[in-house]
Amino acid sequence: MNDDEYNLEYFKEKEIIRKKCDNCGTYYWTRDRDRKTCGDAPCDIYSFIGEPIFKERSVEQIRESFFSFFESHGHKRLKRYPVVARWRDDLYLNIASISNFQPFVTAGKVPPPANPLVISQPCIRLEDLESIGKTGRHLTSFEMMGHHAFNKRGDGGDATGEIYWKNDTVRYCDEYLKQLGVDMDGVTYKEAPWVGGGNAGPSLEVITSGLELATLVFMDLKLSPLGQIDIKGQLYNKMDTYIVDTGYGLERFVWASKGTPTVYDAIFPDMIKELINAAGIVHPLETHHELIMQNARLSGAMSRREIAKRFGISPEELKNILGPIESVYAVSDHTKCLAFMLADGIVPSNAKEGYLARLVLRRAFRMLKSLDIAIPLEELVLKQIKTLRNSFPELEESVDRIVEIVALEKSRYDDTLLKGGRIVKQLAKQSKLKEQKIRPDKLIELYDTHGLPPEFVSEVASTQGIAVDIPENFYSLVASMHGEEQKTALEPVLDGLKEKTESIPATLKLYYDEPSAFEFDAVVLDSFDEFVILDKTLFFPEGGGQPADTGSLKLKEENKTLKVQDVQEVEGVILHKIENGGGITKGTVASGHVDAERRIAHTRHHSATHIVVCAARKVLGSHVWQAGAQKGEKRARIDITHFKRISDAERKEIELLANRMVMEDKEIQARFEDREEAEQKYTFGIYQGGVPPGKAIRIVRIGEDEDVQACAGTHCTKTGEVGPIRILRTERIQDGIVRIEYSAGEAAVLAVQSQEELIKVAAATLKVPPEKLPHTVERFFEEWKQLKKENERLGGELARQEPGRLKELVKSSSGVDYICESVLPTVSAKELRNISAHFEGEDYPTMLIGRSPVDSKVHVVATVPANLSGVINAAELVKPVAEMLGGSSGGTAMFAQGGGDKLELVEKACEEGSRFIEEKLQKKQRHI
RNA sequence: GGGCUCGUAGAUCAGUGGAAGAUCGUCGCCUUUGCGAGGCGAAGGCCCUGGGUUCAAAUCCCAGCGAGUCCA
Repeated sequence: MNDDEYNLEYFKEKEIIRKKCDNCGTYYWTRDRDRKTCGDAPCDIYSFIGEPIFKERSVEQIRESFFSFFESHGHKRLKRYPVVARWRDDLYLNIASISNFQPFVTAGKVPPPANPLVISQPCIRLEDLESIGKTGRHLTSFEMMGHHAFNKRGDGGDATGEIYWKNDTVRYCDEYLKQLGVDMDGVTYKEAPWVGGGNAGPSLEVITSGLELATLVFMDLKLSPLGQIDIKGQLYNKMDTYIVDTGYGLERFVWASKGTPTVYDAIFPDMIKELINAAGIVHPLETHHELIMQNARLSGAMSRREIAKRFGISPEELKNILGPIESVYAVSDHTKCLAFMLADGIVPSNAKEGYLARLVLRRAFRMLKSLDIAIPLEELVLKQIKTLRNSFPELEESVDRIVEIVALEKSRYDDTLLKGGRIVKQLAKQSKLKEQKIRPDKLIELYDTHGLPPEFVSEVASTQGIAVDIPENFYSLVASMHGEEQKTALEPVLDGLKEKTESIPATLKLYYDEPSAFEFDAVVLDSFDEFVILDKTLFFPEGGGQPADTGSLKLKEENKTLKVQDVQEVEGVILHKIENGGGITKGTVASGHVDAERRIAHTRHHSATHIVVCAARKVLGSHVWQAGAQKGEKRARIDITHFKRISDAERKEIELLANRMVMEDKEIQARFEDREEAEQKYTFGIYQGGVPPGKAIRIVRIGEDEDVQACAGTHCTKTGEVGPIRILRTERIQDGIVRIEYSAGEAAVLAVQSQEELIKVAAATLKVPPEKLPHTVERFFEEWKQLKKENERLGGELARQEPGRLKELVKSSSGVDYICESVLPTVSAKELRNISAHFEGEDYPTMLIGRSPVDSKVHVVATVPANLSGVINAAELVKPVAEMLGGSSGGTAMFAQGGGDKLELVEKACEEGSRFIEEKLQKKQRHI
């Protein structure tokens, strides 16, 4: 990146000069001519610990001072966005204030809600989860205060659309810091090119006393394969927009104003006090004051090992002193993070953002346990909400749900550990037998498939007297194991069509204005591959889970009818896919005919989807969020976030509420509204089905705004048109997400009828009226079990009698008795074995052959007593017999079985068996 | 979205292609003044469901249902 990017007028004006850090070699700007280092850790230590940079202020005071400073400089104050980035498909959590405006605002496709603006955005970052509590500065949830200006280049690439850019941004920063009372001679501006989320630009890190307080990013580049500017091996190009993206760390300002050893001490003093009391420990600040203060100053600059060395103690000792308080810090942090996550509607799960919530929950459970604190986690989360409620009153709305979710997660985690404990004990026993340790690969397996952290395995194993070596790099080993999985991102076919459709004007969408029309006339604008593009159309393209319309296009002049198979939309242009190719002359007049039945079914199911989601939210709670949907002609389904399975009672309630909404015949209004206004008026809840691009978005409202969603699908005009709604089934497709399948309209009637049919057929078979079905089926099942047992008992009886008959048929050869017979009349393999079992005590060999009663198979079982081992091998005896019968066999020298399917050869097989036995016996006699 | 693991007696689990088991719990008898405990014995299984392979499947393969877990 060009050095010139940082050569600001403002720096010149204030005599701020550029220097190179003696330690790390990066360039920075400073007022202090004698300065040697850039000011950032590890080049400088945290000198503000114990010596605050400015007058003590609370979180609320800093936030308000920031807001009012920028308001007085023409910025509009914005409310926070949710911490779940529902409007993004590339992020689960909101990681920065600029995330709120990506991708559409930053790309210039949607105007910003205000310009310039100021916001304090709660963010969540879990990348450094392991460091939380240890480094003293990492937080999972923090507020990023930012002022943003969205600048647009004029047509000539000039600055006509500029709000402000680098100079004013740095000036604001300087003035704000000065106003707080920061010594400006100690402030450095470090040059640090910024890259992230497909964008890049020069950036300045604002640092004082070793602490980075803010980052001023000048975002003016976007990732592009043919770009001119190379940053870290990636190519970038200038954007049409250039954006001031600043991030001021609210918690860091508070920390700097208090000079406490850690940021946690600065922002969670009450929580820390409560946890320390509950754990029955003392804050090491009281017992090891100097060590704690020094450690805090140095922790940004050196490793723990080095710090321990400096104090002349072992790393273990340092760990013992710091360990408990670090857990206290982490719990303080995690509870706040959870308060935001859960209040903003994340449902813990084993996938997606829900998994991230579970990760934090389980870490918190673990640490509470290690501290021996009995306070339920949900109470601590509620405590956080109480301290946050002045700034974020909305957090209080969902406390009931939060309590339920956290308690439920706790019991699930306990179950996992209980089960895990048993697995580890079992494993430890086995390892003990083999005199082995539990190997690292086994540890990884336990973590990966059973969620057992290595510390837990070690703890349990040690109770069994088994040592466990935990590799230092355990989690990176786990990560590297998963690293091998490769994602093959499939390029959507439609992307290739973008170039071809670019020059074509957007198709006029008739289906919104004329929802009940199915015939139209249009002109062919273009046709290539298998596609036809018209100037206007009634054909609805696939989108939002609603399948494309089908139908036909009639070309009047050529007297030809084309079948429309599929309809897709590419950036406003609608492509009709035609059976057997396109190649239609431009300008041809065509009359379209949409398959009305199919469309009406889709429309009903689409409106039904909104109704069902609305009903589900009423029954299950406000956290219910649509996680996917698919509509069809016969049925539709939605996946929603919920932390439990839907019970039968809940399913019935949802069905009832949905049908009530139908019967009340509410109006369904659909119209395009301004995006910003819609977001403000209806909240982000409108993005259940995804986030559409563009300034104007289509809003679908049911009744008195009972349900409001951004939706591009076709809808009925009144809920009554949807017809009956029938929930067919509910299914838990993964933890935290349940699927509801339902039919609407005629399809619902048909579904009910076919369900009725099932019952009728079943009832008819049993010759009982349908209402007796449950009772009768249960009776039949019981009887069937009894009969099965009876049958087995009788089989045993036979097995007791048949041997008596067989013993009459004993033959003798070379002075040894043997039996080789077929069993009467038919017998199952199991019964044959039972009969055979009666000869186990005898001192002569047997071979029994039986016809199976069910299939046309023959079974053979042979036994050989111990006194003849070495003479006759049962397995060898059965083998030729089974082969003769067209099958094969197996078994041990004393007991073998086999079979085949040549029923007619049973007698011959008996002879073959006898011959084999006699031969062996004769051979034995010769040896004697 | 992807990976891995698991579904066997009321509970917890063994059983990797040839005869469904263990432990706890339940019930009965014995021992004991009684309780606890012990001894002897018994009941209790659609081996998750449906296909397939095989002479033979709890076991192997495929699909489904249910549960757990890790990662993006």
